[in-house]
Amino acid sequence: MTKAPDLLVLEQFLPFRISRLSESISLKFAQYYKREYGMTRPEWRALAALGQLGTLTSTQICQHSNMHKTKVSRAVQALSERGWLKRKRDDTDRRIEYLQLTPTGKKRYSKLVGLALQFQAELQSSMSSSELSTVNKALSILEKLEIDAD
Amino acid sequence: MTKAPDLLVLEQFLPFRISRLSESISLKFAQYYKREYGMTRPEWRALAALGQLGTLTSTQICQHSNMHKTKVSRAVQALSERGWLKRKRDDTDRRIEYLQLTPTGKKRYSKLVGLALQFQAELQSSMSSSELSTVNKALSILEKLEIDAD
DNA sequence: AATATATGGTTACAATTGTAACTAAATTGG
DNA sequence: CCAATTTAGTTACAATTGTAACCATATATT
Repeated sequence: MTKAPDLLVLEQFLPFRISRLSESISLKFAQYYKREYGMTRPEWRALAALGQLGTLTSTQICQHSNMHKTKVSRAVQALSERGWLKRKRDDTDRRIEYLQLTPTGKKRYSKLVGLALQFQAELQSSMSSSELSTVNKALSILEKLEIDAD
Repeated sequence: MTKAPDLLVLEQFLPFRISRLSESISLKFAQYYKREYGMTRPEWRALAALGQLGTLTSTQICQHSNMHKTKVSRAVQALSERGWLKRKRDDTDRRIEYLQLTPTGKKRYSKLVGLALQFQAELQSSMSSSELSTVNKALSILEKLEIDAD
């Protein structure tokens, strides 16, 4: 009569550990752009993707950031209303819309990049360089798992 | 005239990487308990904390799981309505309520622990043992950072 | 002891989110 | 060429969430 293990030590359970970490880190960083610009997280993520990658469609932002398409749709709308991005229809396939930051959007982006790098520097200042390298290695390993929501 | 870096590579930005990972892992695992019991994430987390640690107050669940107190309050209420936990007031300090799983709650917990361990095993099966050790080391490093929402 | 402050927990309300249904355009298959 | 299916993106609606206000009780200050 074998007894199944009936206890889960949360402190050792990967999904728990990651989501607890993610929530505290994201919440902390959100204070930066929220205080500065009253932006939401999806808005910041869309801005960051466009700032880094140039021209993207909403679908591409979804894939890149792992965000639900309605979230992206709303974020893009908000950024567009602020005048931070402009939309441009594809001439051949008129379902597709290319998104691109405006000069104003680029300015905001640069400002926020400053905050982001500052935040990251603060995080890293509490780690030795070998710790940092372990962290980066681990993230790469986990990213390779390619977890899909089916 | 120094030029500030005005680009952020998201793929190298810690908060982005962690939250993208966390969201896909949590979403994937959520399918397990959602399909099985129609539970929400806060409910699963509260159940898991009580199953592992025995008797806890709502505040302790908040601290342990890094969840907002209204989330916990609602999750506890839902679990209580299902008859999975019972509440007991402290005799000395009547603000405090001790929460504990009922026999039914414990049964559900055991079932879910099985699913959790299976899920974790699936995740780990794609990693070598040295990769796994790197991941665990990294999580410990990040957990030591003690990020608080101020 | 009386008032002020703090703590555990709940709740009302507004904002954010996800699901599903939708529009519009493009592609496929007969 | 036309109906059926797929894809990009939006939107209505319901569920989930966070903020702030709130009870009730306990502790601290005078």
